[in-house]
Amino acid sequence: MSILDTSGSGKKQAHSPEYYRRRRQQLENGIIQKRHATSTKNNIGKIKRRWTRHCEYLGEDPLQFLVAVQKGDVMVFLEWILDNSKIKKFSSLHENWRQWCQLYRKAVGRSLHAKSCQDINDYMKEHLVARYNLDMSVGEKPVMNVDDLYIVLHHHWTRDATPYPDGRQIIQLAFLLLVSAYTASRPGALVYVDQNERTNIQHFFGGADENEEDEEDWDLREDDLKTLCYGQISLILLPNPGGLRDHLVMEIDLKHTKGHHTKPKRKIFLMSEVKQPVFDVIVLVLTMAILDDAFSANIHSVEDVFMARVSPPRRSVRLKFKKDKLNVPICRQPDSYYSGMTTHPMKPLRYHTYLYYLQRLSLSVGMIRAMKPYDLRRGTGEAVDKTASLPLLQQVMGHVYASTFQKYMNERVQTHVQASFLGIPSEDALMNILSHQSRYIDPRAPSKYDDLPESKRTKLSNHPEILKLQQMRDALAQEAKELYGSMKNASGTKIGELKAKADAALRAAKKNLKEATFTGARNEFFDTIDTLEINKQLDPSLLDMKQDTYEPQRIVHRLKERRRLADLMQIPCQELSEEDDIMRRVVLINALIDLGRVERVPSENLVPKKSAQDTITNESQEASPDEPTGSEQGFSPSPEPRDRPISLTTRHCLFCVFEPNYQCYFASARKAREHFEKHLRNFKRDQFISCPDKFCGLAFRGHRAFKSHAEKVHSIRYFTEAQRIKAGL
DNA sequence: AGACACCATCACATCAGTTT
DNA sequence: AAACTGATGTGATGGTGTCT
Repeated sequence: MSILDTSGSGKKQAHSPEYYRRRRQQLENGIIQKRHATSTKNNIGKIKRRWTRHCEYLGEDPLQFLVAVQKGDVMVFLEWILDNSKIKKFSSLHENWRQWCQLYRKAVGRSLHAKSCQDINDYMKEHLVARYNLDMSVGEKPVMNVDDLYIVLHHHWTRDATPYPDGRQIIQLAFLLLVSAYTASRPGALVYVDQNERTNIQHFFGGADENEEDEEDWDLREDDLKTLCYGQISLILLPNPGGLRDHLVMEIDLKHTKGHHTKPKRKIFLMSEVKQPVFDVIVLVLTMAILDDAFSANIHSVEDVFMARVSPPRRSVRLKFKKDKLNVPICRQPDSYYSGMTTHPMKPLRYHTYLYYLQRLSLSVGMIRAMKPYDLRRGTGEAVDKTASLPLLQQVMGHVYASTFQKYMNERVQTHVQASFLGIPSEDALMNILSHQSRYIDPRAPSKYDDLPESKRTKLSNHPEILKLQQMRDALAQEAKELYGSMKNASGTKIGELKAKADAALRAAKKNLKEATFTGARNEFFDTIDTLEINKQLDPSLLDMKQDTYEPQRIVHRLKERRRLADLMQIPCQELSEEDDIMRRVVLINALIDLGRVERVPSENLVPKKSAQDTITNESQEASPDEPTGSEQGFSPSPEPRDRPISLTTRHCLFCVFEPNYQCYFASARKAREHFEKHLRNFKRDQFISCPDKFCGLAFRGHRAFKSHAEKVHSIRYFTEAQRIKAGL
């Protein structure tokens, strides 16, 4: 920075004495408004809506009523909330009250009188709790420790059969799990929490409005996505003289922590390579960076990375990312941006999607409750608590008061009190097992509805309520057909709407019932399994029989990339020689890169369902499981030069055929057409569309011309005679 | 065989509301 | 200041019956 800069960039300007006098006046009368975070604004907006509804009900003007509010009014409001909501916990009521206070302060400009607050608090605690039977308990606080995380990750890589939109999502999920464990961060620091970032509440009551105008500049800045982006991580090489390659470490700079714009506080975490492949984040980061082509140096493969060395006089070398990648989120959202669901090049992964994957995964692991991102945070906190000093723990957790951490503690007392009293060594190992999630894990528990036995599932389809709703819907559909010819014509009419409503009701009822049977079965499993096991062992008639030990069902992934990784991730982490270690890493990362390039992960669940005779054909299946039977029909998008334009069946997509790794073959020509037209939607009416077949090398103006080319040259006949005539082909 | 309308289901997305 | 939950909605996909 030069000296000149200091004068140039500052926005200081001279004001007249008049200005300061006016300003003083303003400040005297106004109130200092807190700059709330977006999520707080949203919260205040919600309470405002409630207040308005309440006032409407009473026939009062919301703002005037708020300004002139008496403590009795607030009490009545709180009661009204309880009458008109599903609140069960005291904490929720309390939160409503706190948020109402924020609203009051914002609109009226001062806080409610302390005495009134006290009274209202008492009223809630003494009265409302009893009357509405509010739950005062605090929920349990599950904690994930290393062993738990290991089980989850191991399952994720080797045994998980849940579908993902593309390969990258699999990598991202593992990355997120590891980073949350290694940084104890809240999920909001890593993924995009929609509601925390976007606010659609324009104004609050009263004079606070004019204060809001300066917000645009920090709310709408596109380049500052509140997610973990490449700019926040740095990969650094540190010299390792005498070794075959240098040390590779990573720093993660977490910016988006709770309250980060009221008191910004950066936290930088160091991560290094580890021996167990499952626990290595750096491997995953390298993979994603290579996939995104993010290095500004000419690094395009793992081998390139491992070849780079620190040479004197440098003491470290940073593997910098390209400028335009710095604001690209590392974990991104699947989206139908191009065709089918694939990871979007820019959109950050949404919290909800992350949570969804996490729940699916943890249920299929066999955990008793689906894990939540906070479980990992608590687990890391606990681990840090054991090894580091209190100030450090506070820094890691981002707590202002050390006491906050107590709220995170598991209800199980984390020390062997009995041992201390008796003066004997504490049974740490036992304690450890007891207080963590893995103790409950049972992979045999049903992980989704389809795992339930047939008998349970058939009950659903002839459940009286479902039948009733079904009849209602069918009757309406019938009526609509008679009146309007078809359902399509009936849409928008009263009957049509009624039918849609009946449809929705049926769907909801079905879903609820499914959910209930599933959780019921799952709970029952975990309730009875202990006793069942013991009884089985004690049963004399079974004693001589060979104890049927649990054989995990072998999972053979259909996707060869997934199969390969399943093997690689399981390689035991013995002491490898340095060369072997490098080799292993290179192989692993390359396998990960291949997985990340897969654009469509086939559903693993379809395989066993196909037929009962699968057992016979199993061997042949295993030999080539990645060739869905008969789907390729001898067609392959060969890279060799052709002597004529490509000719496709009616079930291929002309665009996708040229995409590497994309093997789509549609169930019917109509589906192919729908898909094909989705590509076309990316082009404007008469934009030039160039033919994906390089052989043609032609571009066509407009959809029509392109379609006609596709039909004539590539023999694609997605369109029916009628459609063709209509389109003039 | 294939064109078509209709329907069910999957795999999420969205948003208001509840809890920590 | 967030994290999490639950109800409801939706587009893509695949199946079925009917007509031609």
